[in-house]
Amino acid sequence: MDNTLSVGDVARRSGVAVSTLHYYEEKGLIQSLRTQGKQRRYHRSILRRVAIIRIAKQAGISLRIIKSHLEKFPTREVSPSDWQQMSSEWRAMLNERILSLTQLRDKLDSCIGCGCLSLRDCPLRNPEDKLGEEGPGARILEEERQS
Amino acid sequence: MDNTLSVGDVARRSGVAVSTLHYYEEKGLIQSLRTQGKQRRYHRSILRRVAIIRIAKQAGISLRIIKSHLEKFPTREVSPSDWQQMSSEWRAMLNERILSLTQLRDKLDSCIGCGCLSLRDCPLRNPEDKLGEEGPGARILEEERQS
DNA sequence: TATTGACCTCAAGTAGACATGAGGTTTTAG
DNA sequence: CTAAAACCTCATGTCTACTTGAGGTCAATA
Repeated sequence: MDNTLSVGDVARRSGVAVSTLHYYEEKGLIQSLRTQGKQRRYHRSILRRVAIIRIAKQAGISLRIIKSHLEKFPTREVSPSDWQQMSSEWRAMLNERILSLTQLRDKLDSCIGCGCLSLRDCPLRNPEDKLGEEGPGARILEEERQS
Repeated sequence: MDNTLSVGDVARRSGVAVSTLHYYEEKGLIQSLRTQGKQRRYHRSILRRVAIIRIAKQAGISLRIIKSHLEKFPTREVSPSDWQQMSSEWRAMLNERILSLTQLRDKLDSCIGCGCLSLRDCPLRNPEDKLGEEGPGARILEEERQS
């Protein structure tokens, strides 16, 4: 009980499996100290770190991305400017995803009784068959490409 | 040019690879008609469907989930009540994710100059070492489990 | 001190989401 | 009509994010 946590402790308290913690360590998302017998010991701050990883993952962010952001999150020392930068990057990415989801949700909301997303060229709402003209307003989603 | 689209057309216009379209079809997310020669032909509405899939995926929603929602989205006939149900389910899930991301973002914002997420038990802001007491307010994230 | 439960490493397996390639068929443009 | 481009199926490969298992070590407690 020297104020550190074993893998088992962290697993129980964070809700992730021991194997997952090993994996995260291998991938560089978390770190551990070791006892003489090579067993992992963690600082309590690991719990927050794991919580962040879980939330971000659940939000669909890959471990690679999470790692790249967490790397600017050292366990001990951190400069305010480091923090500022990291924080704003996370924010930007999160905002982008939030926006994307919100748009999707609203897009879905905007269709009233058919299976299409546009009132414009929906076969149900367009019984005279005015399709095939590729008018504007129908491609908002299609052209939403990204790098 | 009989008003249908080939896989290549769909690939070009939707921005996903042909192999991906094959895969989506195999997994039941999209359907196709076939020519005598067994080649796929799609109705134009495929473009929206694929757009939805892409957006949802980008938002971190699995194909399994997307499929389960799209299944209530038949190409031709759809009842208003079907739509209502699907729409509200998507909404609920999207709202959940949006909330999750927003919380994560705000959590990150709430820390000022250290690597922890809580002002409460941050080693930098808590130099007198009042740790190890497991007081309330420090476990919001940790206890955020779910099925 | 002995033993049992927790840990360790390393290799291999799994599931989701595609990409690639082989070998062959269909379409379409000249 | 013919040749190239586009398709087809089916098998296999890849990457991510883990899980499982074998074989062995550590540590806490009775």
